[in-house]
Amino acid sequence: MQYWLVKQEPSAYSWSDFAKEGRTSWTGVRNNQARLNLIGMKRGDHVLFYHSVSDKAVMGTACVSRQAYHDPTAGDDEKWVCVDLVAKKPLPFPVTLITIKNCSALANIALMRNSRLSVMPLTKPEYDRILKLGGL
DNA sequence: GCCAACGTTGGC
DNA sequence: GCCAACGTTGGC
Repeated sequence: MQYWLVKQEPSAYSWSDFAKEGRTSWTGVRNNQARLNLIGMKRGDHVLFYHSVSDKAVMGTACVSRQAYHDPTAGDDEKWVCVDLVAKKPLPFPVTLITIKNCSALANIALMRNSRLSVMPLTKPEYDRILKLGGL
């Protein structure tokens, strides 16, 4: 079982959009490091959903329902992949970037080191810590 | 193969 | 709105 964090601008696709639909295909990733992380995702892995830009907070949890397959939005370019995600629970208290920065146990997550990466792995302790900070 | 120029992302 | 960080492109 692995743990991940995915990032999206809420103006493009928000947690509330995701929660309403219940599931989504995580398409449009066009960065190689993020692509490799998508390929590493297995069905049932735990995922956190982060709002970049305006909210800058982890909003809720999800899980992987289908592992990496060809991203249909990439046309004939076979390189790019997507996964399917199912929405789970909203965090009672969204965990802001400031909170994450102030937590020494989360100092090494990729969000801190490379703010532009849109799909990143977490360790189980990091994942658990964010859930706890979020009130789950 | 190097690197300057450019475009994009995202925090502030 | 600005700018730092990063990735990509293209001239040489």
